[in-house]
Amino acid sequence: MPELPEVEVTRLSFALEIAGAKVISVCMGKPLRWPLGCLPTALAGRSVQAVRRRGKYLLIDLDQGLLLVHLGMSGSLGFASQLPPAGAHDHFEMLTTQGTLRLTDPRRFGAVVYADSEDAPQACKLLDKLGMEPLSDDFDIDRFHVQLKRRKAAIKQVLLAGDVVVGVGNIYASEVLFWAGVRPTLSATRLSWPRSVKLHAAIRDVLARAVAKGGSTLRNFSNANGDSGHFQLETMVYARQGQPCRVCGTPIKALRQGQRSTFYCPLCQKA
DNA sequence: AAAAGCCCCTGGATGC
DNA sequence: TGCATCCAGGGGCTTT
Repeated sequence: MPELPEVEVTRLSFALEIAGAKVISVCMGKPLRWPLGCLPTALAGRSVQAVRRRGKYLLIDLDQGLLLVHLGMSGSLGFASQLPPAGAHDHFEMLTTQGTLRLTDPRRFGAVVYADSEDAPQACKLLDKLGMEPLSDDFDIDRFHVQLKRRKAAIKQVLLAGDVVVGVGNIYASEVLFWAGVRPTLSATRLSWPRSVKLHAAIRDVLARAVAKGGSTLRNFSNANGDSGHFQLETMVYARQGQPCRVCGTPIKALRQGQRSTFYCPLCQKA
């Protein structure tokens, strides 16, 4: 579930509440994607300073070191002074003086990794090759266009790869390409300057609107307060194959690219 | 260097 | 009801 908007919505839903909290204890459930990288007891006594986001990673800054949290495909966080008893899918829990932070992740593609600093190898390994942040000033149109020109793969795959621009996952890739009027199979290198400009704008616009709507809840995404998102109600193409395009009425088509499903309107996205 | 496949894991939906 | 198959928001690793 979690693409950039869901991760950002999650961040916003507990960042202020956890700031200043002191860690009491940490416990881990079943193994996640990677080991924590330190003894859970080593974190006790540290204080949480801020929660930031880089791509689909949440960075929880401690007074010493930081935790990198990734929600994978099925993860969600909860933060409250009183959480329900831990279930079979709760694999990380951090008790603090201001509440308990819990990662629930049935598929366990998610991760919680400790690093001494953002420059430490554990962090670099995850963050170094990430592309531009689409909602920040860092997202430069010229650079975006130049980087697309260097890629021959289909534009949708390039967006998903995350090394040009981060945060666009499978739902938003289809949505963004719809708004830009670009066919998902088009080789990235063939995007003209005006179309790159349009795509750049569509990425910012769609992601920002999705954040404003609390993200998309397809199965069970919720923010750290348990609220669902609503952006799934206004998708133009995602999971709408066979249904009429909301703009021109043409039936939406589906195809597979790199074992992921893609949706587009054959008329609105002519090439 | 870039692209394509495979794989991690669990659960829900669908089909026989 | 039971079982097999396919699919799902991600992304790292290995192979071409």
